[in-house]
Amino acid sequence: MDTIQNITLKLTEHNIKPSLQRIKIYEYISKNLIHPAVDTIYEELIKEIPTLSKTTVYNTLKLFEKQNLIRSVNIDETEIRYDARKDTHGHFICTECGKIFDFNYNYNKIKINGLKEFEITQQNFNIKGICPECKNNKK
Amino acid sequence: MDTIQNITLKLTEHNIKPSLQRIKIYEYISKNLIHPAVDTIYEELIKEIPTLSKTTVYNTLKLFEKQNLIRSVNIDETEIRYDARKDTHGHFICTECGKIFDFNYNYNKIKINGLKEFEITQQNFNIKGICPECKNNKK
DNA sequence: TCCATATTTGTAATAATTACAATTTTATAA
DNA sequence: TTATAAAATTGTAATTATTACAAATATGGA
Repeated sequence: MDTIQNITLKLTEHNIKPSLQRIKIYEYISKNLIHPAVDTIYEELIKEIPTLSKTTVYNTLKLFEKQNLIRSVNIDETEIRYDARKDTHGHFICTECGKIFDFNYNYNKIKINGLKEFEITQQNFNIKGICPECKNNKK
Repeated sequence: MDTIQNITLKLTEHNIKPSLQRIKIYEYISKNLIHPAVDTIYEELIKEIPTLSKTTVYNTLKLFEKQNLIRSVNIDETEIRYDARKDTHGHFICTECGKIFDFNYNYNKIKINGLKEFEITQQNFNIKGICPECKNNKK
């Protein structure tokens, strides 16, 4: 469970000082696995922290990503989305409703040609298309 | 070869009327497989077409993508890149030098869980890391 | 040639992100 | 406890990619 205590510990483990803002931002991302954009996070948290600045959200997310606590998902052309899931998985975005779905894939089975000697630090597997629900609505 | 005649034909096949601007923009992307951004394309072509407008470049690339002639690559956080290659391949971006490298992968061999009933129209497999050259320079 | 339509152009607007300086908070040592 | 330095947060202004839109230009058919 992601209790406040656990979040504090997790931040500390990643060399991030656990301020209220940081705890709340991480809590939101880890409890809402909807790959939120900066603005979504900001709009939700301003309700709890009325003095919150959007710059803080930007700074904090950058810090989290640098410290390898979260990852950014650039599946949306207009804004960066964030994800607290750290295991290897891809993202499907529905071009009708805009919803993002996670999918699992087996990275080891992919035969990648042309990447010998390349050091991999991050991977994004993004697929676009139409989700089952929107497909049904179209009929 | 991508002669002007071939480009004209290719545009026509994709239901795109071959204007000078369109031909030149497609020629640039297909001859320079560097995944150029809008600005790069514009800066190069303004030399040949002094009246060229950046809006035209934007409009044209959007049209090309809609007509399935090229694909967009959202590997760069700040700007959209474009690619004339249509076969399945992924992109590796070096976080040191910013260069983008193509790699091949076998999509059919990937075991994807959670995408039954999803209609796939586009896929982007992006990997970030350090290229061999930059790795050597760091030592 | 004339006219309708498509394309291109230029400018202004929009929106995500960053820069930066001021303010506030936190941690520490006297 | 108090003074002080460092870190974090905030708010505003600047930057930049992209889009909206209307005017100008080019194209093709009657």
